[in-house]
Amino acid sequence: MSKFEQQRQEKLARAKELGVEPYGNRYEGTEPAEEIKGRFKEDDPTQQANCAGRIALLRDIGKLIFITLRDRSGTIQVGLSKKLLGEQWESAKLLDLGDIIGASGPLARTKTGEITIWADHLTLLSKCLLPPPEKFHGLADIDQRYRQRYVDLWANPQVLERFKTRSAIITTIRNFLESKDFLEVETPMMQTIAGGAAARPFVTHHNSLGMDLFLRISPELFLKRLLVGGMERVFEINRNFRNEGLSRQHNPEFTMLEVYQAYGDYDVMMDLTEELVSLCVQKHCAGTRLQFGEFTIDFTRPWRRARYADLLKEYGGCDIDDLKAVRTKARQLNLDEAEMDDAVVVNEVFEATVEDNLIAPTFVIDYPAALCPLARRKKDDPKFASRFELFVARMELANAYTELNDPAEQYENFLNQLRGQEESLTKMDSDYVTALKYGMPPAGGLGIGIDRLVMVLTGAETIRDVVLFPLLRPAKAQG
RNA sequence: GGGAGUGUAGCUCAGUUGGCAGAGCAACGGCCUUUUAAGCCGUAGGUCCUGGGUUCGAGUCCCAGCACUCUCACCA
Repeated sequence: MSKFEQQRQEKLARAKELGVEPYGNRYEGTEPAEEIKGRFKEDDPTQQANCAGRIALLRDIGKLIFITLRDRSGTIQVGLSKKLLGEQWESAKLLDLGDIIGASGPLARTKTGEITIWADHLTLLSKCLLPPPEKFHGLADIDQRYRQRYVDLWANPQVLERFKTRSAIITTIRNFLESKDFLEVETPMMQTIAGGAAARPFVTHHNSLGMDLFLRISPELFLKRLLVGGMERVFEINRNFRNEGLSRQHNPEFTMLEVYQAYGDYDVMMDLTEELVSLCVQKHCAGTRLQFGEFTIDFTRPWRRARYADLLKEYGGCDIDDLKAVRTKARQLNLDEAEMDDAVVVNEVFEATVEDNLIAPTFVIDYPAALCPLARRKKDDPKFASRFELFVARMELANAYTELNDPAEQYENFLNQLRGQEESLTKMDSDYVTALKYGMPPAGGLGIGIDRLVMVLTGAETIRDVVLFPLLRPAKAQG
């Protein structure tokens, strides 16, 4: 036990001797700190208030103690005096930074104008036994911030603020979709075939069934089964898991919104996406121009819609049909193009030349069909699929298409996909093909990466700042 | 996995050319009834990430390892 902890244990023992119960029970009748300040009336000397929270700052000036109490809403000052507290004064002198207390009493301004609860009753609700972070700089060590998010959240108020916004954004999304008659559902996260995306899955094992299972990389194929079943408008907001490297934009588990609308197509989903994200910007951001790192992103509608092939020409300088030119460009970019399929080379060049230029919200539309095994080809130009991705600040924020509902074509696409697979992690999802044979209504489908959306809307440049407990290596064994 | 950077008191950070280990905050003791990162006086607090090496002498230089950050790769 550290010296610091010992000192606080001793204080706790002294408080117990004074009859203080250091770990309190239910504490009722409180109001959020900011609401108390909001309802304060200047000319009413009879006001009372009761607030619970953590001691963020403490100024002991002898026979008076001023405390900055922090709760979920913000802060309020609590004033302690020997005169008002009486018998409790002695135990009040034992309070430390970080303790959780409840304080009630008259509400009044101090000489310097701070609205203050002058406590005539004080309750210790939980003793803080470990040293709190530095009160001005907060907790800065990045590793410790993520490992001990419970400290980060109260030591750095803007962290709590950001996660409150994340929660509010998700509520906005739910309300928006429910208002449009979409039904929220939950589909399996443990799957026998990890389909719906091109990514390596995590493998786990079911003991009594004696079989391996995959954590899902996407809910897509299950949600579309629901379209077959007659759930014409569904959505799911939940975790996907992909076994890949970590980066500023990638956490192995991440939250995805997927939406399916029967009788729609990708144009419908494009409008839906623009409407939904704009609503989030309007409700949760200061304006339509947001700062994100070095970029200022303008969300003013309508957003740019540009064809994949046109962007390739604009930024990559080559014609999508001129494969020689594309491969030449690939070599210029130091891409190892010799072993790649045509479609893959095209996409590598696209990623290397185009994506860094997509700062303002941009719908990239009509992807090469070979890259889209679950999307419907365009009738007038079958080399391309009715698919779009939304890019903001160089990040892929959304992915959507007109769903392929032809079982024969879907079966062919699955076969082609399997052909390229060396690791046989992906299997033919023949049940999904069976489902399509029963008939799936034509539909538009959409996926939005919630973490990335929250990043953009709250100005967080790393996904770890919008995930409460991002994946880390386990800490070394230690208290 | 490759490259670059960081690691010093509970926290935030200095530390010169290789020459006694430092500050602010927090803590402990004292003074203070209107403070706002309260103030003033005093005290205590260190495996300088770990292990080797060079040197009379290493927080500082060299080698190896560990952790974290950034970046590239894997990955839509």
